[in-house]
Amino acid sequence: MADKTPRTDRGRRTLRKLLDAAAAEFGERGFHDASISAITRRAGTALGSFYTYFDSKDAIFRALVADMSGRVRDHVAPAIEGAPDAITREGRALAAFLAFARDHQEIYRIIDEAEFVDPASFRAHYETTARRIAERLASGAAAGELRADVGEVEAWALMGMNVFLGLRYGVWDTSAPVDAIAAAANRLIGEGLARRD
Amino acid sequence: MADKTPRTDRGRRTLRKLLDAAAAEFGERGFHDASISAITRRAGTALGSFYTYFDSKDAIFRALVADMSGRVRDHVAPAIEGAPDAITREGRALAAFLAFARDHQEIYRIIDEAEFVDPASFRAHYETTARRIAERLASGAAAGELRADVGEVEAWALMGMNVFLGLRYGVWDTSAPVDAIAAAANRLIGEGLARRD
Amino acid sequence: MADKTPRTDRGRRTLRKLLDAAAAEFGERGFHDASISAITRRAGTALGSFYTYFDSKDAIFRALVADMSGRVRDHVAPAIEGAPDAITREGRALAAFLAFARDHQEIYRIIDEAEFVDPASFRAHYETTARRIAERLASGAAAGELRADVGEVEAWALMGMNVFLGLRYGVWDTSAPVDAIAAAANRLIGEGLARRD
Amino acid sequence: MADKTPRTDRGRRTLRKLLDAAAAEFGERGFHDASISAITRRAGTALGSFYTYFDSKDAIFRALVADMSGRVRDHVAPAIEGAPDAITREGRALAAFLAFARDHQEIYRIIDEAEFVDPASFRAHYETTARRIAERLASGAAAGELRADVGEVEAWALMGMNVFLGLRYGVWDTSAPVDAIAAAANRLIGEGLARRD
DNA sequence: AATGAATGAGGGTTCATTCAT
DNA sequence: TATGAATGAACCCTCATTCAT
Repeated sequence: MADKTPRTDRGRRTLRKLLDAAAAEFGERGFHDASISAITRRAGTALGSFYTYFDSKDAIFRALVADMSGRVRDHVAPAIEGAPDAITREGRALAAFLAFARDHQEIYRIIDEAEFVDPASFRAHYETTARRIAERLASGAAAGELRADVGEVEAWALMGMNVFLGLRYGVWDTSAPVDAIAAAANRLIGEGLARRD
Repeated sequence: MADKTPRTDRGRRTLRKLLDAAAAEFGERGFHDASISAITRRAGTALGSFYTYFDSKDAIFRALVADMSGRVRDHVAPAIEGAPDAITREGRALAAFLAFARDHQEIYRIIDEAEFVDPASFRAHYETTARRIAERLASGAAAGELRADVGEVEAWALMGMNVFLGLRYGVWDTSAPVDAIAAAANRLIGEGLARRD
Repeated sequence: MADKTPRTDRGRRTLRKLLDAAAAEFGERGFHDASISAITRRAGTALGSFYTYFDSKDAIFRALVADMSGRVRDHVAPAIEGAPDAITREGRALAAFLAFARDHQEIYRIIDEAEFVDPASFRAHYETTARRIAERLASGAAAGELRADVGEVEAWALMGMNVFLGLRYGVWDTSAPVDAIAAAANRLIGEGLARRD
Repeated sequence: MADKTPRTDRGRRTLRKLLDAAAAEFGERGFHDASISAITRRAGTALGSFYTYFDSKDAIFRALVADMSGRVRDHVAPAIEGAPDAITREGRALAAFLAFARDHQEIYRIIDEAEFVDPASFRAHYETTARRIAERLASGAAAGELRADVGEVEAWALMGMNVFLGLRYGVWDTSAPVDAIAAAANRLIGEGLARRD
């Protein structure tokens, strides 16, 4: 319908304030317990102003999921540039993700809740992430560093590892050093768990 | 608080009907869109009967998470009995879990939503599951089949793999054969992704 | 409809337990916050048994108002027998009522709430009480102890005094000695408040 | 807690409509049988608008008790200004109160029901009123018109008289002329009931 | 008579969204 | 654009009463 893109600077500022307030509110309370009026209260704007920038509660949540998804990517990407090999690259990806989760604990509540609020965003986030991992693995295989048969299954497996290690050591308990976690995961990815004589 | 345990057979039957109806309703609609009246409609009881057995919508959800958690365990346990070695055992656990997820797709919506509805249940479910995996790994290490340093990190990593493979291949797309997935995961767990000679 | 009078001794005991439990429950919680199930729980009977003895929640409340009304009367009546004169008689009536209120604080919550639950009982209670007072005053006038023109207005005025002094000094604050209150009231009734030379 | 004070004129008008509607509804039906939706229907506002101005059904009731209490005071105060002496002053207070009760019969249902809905308001109303009467009596004593020992007991006694005469002759039966009632009460207050040769 | 499960109407409250200024 | 009042659908929960055993 209406074009919600702000035309003025003041508008852009208001939009930004709303997004930040929403991230905090959804992160603290979850989607259903969060209220538009609490978001505008945090943002310091009038309730009605919300609808100048978003069509609905769902719409701002969707925008937030995309935003968060992009921020993880933007945080991980530089961390894995120039990794010496494919295995090390995945270890660095995990370490970067863990660090991000520690700084933005709301990411879990927001992305996980998308499963219920906006399943399409949820699925898109994980399918995109998995594709990115699969591409890295493929290029590792092409470089002869990984087995030639690595594919989608391995990508999803790695993603699952990352997500759960992020929850366990990035959100629930942040006392363990990130590097120790990453090193253990790295060895699992690289050589597996079986004992080698 | 109040003792909601049925004293008669009729009561026990009603309680069971309510739990089954709730599993279906929460699975299809999610916690917030599910309504007590829809649950009792499915169960074929009066609205008020719900409160004879549960104190609140939250209470039945909590009961359901515990129930689901127990059912996964009960389904996986026999499948891994008598596995020839620790690596195979984990492959079979994954295969059994995938099969369970295909038959009970509501498990994801219910357990995942616990993160928001009842965080304590959510955390309890995953911590219990991780502990179980860690114990299996430890016994594999004791048997000399696994590296001696496997521990909590590896358990959470395996759990994450299982959960995401279950989502991808057990719920979202069930066309791939379970065994192929399990085999790939098995190789990852056993020997890692690095190319060997 | 059904005859609710108990035929057996066991029945009579149950009925008594229900009435006592109801007095306590209505007194503590008020009519609307009291629940039948709480009454039966106090009485130690099953919920369903309530309806063996009373047709409804209103019915037991009505029974209780009548009971209370009768108990006040039965407590006051002997106290005023043989009073030397009409003024003293009213003073003793007040003192007896105050003492009763101190021992049965629930009387206010029960009789006052009848104004809302069962206006007919409420009105009946006060009209009966006023008539009783009016008769005492009339006999005092006939005996030449009181002015000849005392009538209904004076009876209602005395009743109002008693009720409010009972609330103030019988329920809300029981530290003042009953006799002092009664003496002050007595003097007001007897000779008024105006200063006499 | 939350600031429910209207910021606009439109808001102030809505608030007033709600209060008036609530007075009528509570007066006719009593607190428990009154419903918020009936109040908003009377007020001609949407159901939700109620919660723009009041936090709960209890809150508007509490507001109403304070309002009523203030209106009685504001109606009686001018009527007793310039009374020639303390006894006459009390007679006029009663007459003014009787007249007010005839015009605002809902006052009894509202204030009496506060005993159950909001005991603090109930007690506050009567303690305030009694204090006001006690002060008038004290000033009458200081002026040498009343006995020097009049105090709290007499104030509560007079208040009880007024309340019950107001109920009997202001609400239940309005056929008797106000002045006749007041005159009789006046004589009781002034000189008591004992016969004077 | 006693028991306790079953029934369902009813109402308070929330809050996303719309509207008037 | 901004403001904040207005709207009303939706739903959880209570509990008096009935019923089957």
